[in-house]
Amino acid sequence: MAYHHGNLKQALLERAAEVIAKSGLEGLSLRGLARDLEVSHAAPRRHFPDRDALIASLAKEGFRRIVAAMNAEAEAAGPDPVARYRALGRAYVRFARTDPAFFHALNHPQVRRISDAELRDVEAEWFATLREGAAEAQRAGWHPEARPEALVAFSVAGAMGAASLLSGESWMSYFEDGDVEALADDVLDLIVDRTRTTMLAPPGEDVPAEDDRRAS
Amino acid sequence: MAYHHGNLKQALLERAAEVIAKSGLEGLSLRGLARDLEVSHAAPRRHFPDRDALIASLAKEGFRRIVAAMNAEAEAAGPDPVARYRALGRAYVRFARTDPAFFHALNHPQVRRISDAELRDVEAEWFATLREGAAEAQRAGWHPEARPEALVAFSVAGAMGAASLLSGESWMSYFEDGDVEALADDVLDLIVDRTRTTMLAPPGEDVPAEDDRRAS
DNA sequence: GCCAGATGTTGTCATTGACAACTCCGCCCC
DNA sequence: GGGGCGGAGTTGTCAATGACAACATCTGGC
Repeated sequence: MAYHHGNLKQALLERAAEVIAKSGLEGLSLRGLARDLEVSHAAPRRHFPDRDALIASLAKEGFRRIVAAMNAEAEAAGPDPVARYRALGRAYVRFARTDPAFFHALNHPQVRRISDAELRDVEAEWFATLREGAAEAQRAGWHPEARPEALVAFSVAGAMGAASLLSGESWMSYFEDGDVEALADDVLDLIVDRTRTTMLAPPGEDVPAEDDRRAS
Repeated sequence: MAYHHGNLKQALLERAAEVIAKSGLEGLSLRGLARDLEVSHAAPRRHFPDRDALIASLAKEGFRRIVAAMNAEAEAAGPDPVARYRALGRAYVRFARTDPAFFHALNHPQVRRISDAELRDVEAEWFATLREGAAEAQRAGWHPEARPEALVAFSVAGAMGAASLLSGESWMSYFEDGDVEALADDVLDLIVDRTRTTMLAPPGEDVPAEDDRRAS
């Protein structure tokens, strides 16, 4: 038990997440992790061939959690496609605000450059989730005039932009308003813009009850 | 002239921009630059105390160019505040698409972390430009119902998101559409959304001619 | 012409990622 | 139950890098 750590791989990933939260991706070094976990400097290599592999592993985990959170929030939002679509964005922004450093690490240029098939798969899954949400919202009457591709691009851009802007301190200092939560909600409202649906939802966030769907 | 390079500082900045365009910010090393310019490895230090200082210098230049481009495009857009506002976004996205690597470097976490007073000043100037544009557009009737702060956040998020998404290959591969230019325009249309102005502009992108300004 | 400061150079150090060779440990299989 | 095999960790090393110090060289102003 002195020689074998026992669960080094998991420990590395966990410690890496801590380091990123404190010092960002640039502060992450394999040797630093090894020191923190009191193993030799080359021990991490047994589990990750190089630094990028560790980062990719972390990023995959992150994207999976994001997609899961988005789907869960959409599920909780009920049947209205526009409400579900908005929930996707809300979950994304919430994730970014919960762990800003980790979120920024996921969108770090160095991560975007890693050529890891699995990583790109989960990324694609994230994109597809948003794309689906936008498509269904449109089918439900949201922005009927827009080109679907443009609507997807708008959605992704809005989500990424809002999440980047509203997470972390660097941009938030430009806003006097201390209530980031409310700001995030208002930004999402501007993105989703319920007035742009042909069939207007009832005022407020209310959505027809399940039983009424067939009747409409 | 063998000993003194003559214009090393400028040469470093120019070469650095090239390296970034080819290999990204992570590929930028002081020693690499020194090699490229055939000076000794410590020569750059005479002009930039450390790597961050060089990057900050480059970033300041970049932000200044962005702000200039945005202002120029707004000026060219004529008197209509909403058209001017849209022009700000268009210029920003165009800049990002013209030199993706450089643009991404400007928003690189490592740059956002540099504590350089001047750098933060130009950043603030960029933000203020967009804020002003949004405020004037709102005064002209765009999204009259929205909280100004929320509208600013929406604008910044939209601009950053659209620029990030539409520049570089990494995200564009998700779109079948080959015409990025058109996609960018459509996204900007969704952001600006002229139907959300109380006083609707004439159909199309037309704007009253300069001479008509006093008459209106 | 000379000297002071700006500009470059050489030398060095600590840190890091990557790799190789070696060691230790547990577990499977006979 | 013991041999060996493979996974897990270790030490050692190398090249690249940023940062720094001490030294060399040029250049412009007096």
